[in-house]
Amino acid sequence: MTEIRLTNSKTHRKEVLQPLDPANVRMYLCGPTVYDRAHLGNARPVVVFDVLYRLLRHVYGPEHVTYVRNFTDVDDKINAAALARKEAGAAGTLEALIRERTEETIGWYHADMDALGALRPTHEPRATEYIGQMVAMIEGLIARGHAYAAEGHVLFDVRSYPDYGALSGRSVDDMIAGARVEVAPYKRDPMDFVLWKPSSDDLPGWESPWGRGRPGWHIECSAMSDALLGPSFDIHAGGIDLQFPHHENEIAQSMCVHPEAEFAKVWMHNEMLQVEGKKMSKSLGNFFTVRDLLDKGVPGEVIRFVLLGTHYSKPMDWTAEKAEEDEAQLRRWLRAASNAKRSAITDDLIATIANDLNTAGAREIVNQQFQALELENLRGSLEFLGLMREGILPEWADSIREVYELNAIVCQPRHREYLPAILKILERWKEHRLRKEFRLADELKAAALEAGVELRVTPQYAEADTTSHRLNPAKLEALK
RNA sequence: GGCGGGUUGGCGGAGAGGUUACGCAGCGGAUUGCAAAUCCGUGAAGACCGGUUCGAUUCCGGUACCCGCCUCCA
Repeated sequence: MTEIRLTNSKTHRKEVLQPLDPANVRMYLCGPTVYDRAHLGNARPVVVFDVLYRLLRHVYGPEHVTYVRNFTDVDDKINAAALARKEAGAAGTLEALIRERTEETIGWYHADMDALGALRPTHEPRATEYIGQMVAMIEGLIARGHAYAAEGHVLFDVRSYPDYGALSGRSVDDMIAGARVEVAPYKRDPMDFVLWKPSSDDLPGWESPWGRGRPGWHIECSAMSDALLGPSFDIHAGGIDLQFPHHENEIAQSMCVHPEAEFAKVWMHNEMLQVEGKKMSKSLGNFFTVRDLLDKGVPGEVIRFVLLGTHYSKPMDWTAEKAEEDEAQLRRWLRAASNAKRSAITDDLIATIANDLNTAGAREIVNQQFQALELENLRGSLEFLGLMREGILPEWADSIREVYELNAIVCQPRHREYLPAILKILERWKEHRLRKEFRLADELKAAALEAGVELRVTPQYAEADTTSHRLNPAKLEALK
């Protein structure tokens, strides 16, 4: 059996994965808070850990892996978004608007992540469907002396859990010295965090032993992983920014409710994504969603390919140049692979991925398969990596070739309607060349390239090719 | 201030204690009116300072710089 080695953030070491139960390998990924479209940074853990999911399914069998990724659909930002819509005159109760908003966002999320080739997890629980379990967990924490109620809130008592801070390498005292903690009169310790908080009448709330209220941020992941994976499971993953406080607090909650369990054996964290060398932020103006990229014409497979180009443990930089380069390379691979009748998965590909998800290294293996024209292996690799589905060439990578006497046009199938326009330009270019008006010919060629059409000659034909460039219909029209 | 990550050739980006990463770009050649594509060939690296070692870009320590987290942002 393939040995999978993963870097465990808990121990800072690469460890051999030894599942608690090989017949049911269990992983949990912190999912989105559903108040808005997923941005590109949200996509990195989804794609990276989708590769892990695929690897586990390959090694242990698809029916022996359980993958849980939650939707956090109770949150102040969701409330704020719904409230803003209500104030803007939207009809319906606030509760209905919230439901509408979260439903809509989950739909977007699925569409966007599907486009990136991410498999749907086994379970996608919504926090609002696990309020009962959260309340029960909080009651358990109070009963065991790890939490206390105060002024309608319930707080976790960090001093009651000696290992608090172990995952992120902090001590409670150090963090208080940093002094960037919310001080509230009802807290016993400034680091104590909220498990339950009261809701006013105009906010979503649930009845509880502490009055009408709603859960704190971290408890939902503890409750849902417990309900769906049990008190001990194999892998818990997420972005490095969640390591503290979110994951630290999850550990505290879960370990204190189930002292006999070990919660997650392996913790995995992906490093952050940057855009053109800078942190992605709305204020810098380099903030964009997955949908923005897709709408701009960057294929989902290409986004995925770029994300897999850097090891998950390193900061990764998204640049437009990288996306273009990778699109050209992936197109060549896909076209070659689409000629394969079958797919085969090679051991060296699996071994490379099994080595702490070395997806960048896997790209080299795929490139070797491409160079050696091992088409079945190439197709198998691309399918395994989620870059191709059943050997089918995606439309963006496809091309048709139309021949008109001595002219040939190569373009994507969806650009068929522009064939007459392209042919006109091609003929004009040929005319210039026959008359040896090379300056005019070169000018036209440059302008055509601007419009996304490349002109060239082959031994048989004068050719126009639009497949390596983004066709710009407006500029094309202007050239006619 | 505390904690964590990074630093490889023009750019992107891996593995391995000693043998070519690879891709893109570049350069030379074939080809072309010029190009493009393709094919053949080719130069180029390991932030800095120490240590371990027969030998380190790879292990250890330190320095510098960059980035992130400590503010319910993956």
